[in-house]
Amino acid sequence: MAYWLMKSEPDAWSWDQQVAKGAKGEAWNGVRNHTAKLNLMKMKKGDRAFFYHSNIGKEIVGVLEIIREHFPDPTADAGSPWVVVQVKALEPVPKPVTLAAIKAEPKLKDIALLKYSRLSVQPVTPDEWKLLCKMGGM
DNA sequence: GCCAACGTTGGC
DNA sequence: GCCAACGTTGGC
Repeated sequence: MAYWLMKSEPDAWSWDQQVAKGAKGEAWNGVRNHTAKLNLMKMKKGDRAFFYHSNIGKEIVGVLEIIREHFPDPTADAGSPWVVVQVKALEPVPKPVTLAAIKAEPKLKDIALLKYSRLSVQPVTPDEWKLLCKMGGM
């Protein structure tokens, strides 16, 4: 199983909205960056991803499961290369992990979130995942 | 193919 | 609201 982190501004799409979608989940649409798209295409059914609130909050608030692998983004023009995956909310993070906490943790100095701060879909290593879960009270 | 201009993201 | 990082566009 692989691990990921997906960013959304809560004004545009929040964790609460994701939770409201229940087990059917929702397509993660709007990715318009090729590096992020490649990550979406690497995702397998059953993979897990952190839901990160960018801009407002700046913290990891929940865990998603990938329930359908990539397919064309219905919000993009026909024939465009953009894809989505279907994700469902798995569980909230009891103690949201803030960007400040991530920056303060030496073991996380190489995390993609800090290195490629503008990338909206990024990989998380198993070690990083384990540590972030611990920091989140899971 | 280079690079300046410009738009967007996201932290502060 | 500002600004750094970075991707994209378009002129040459």
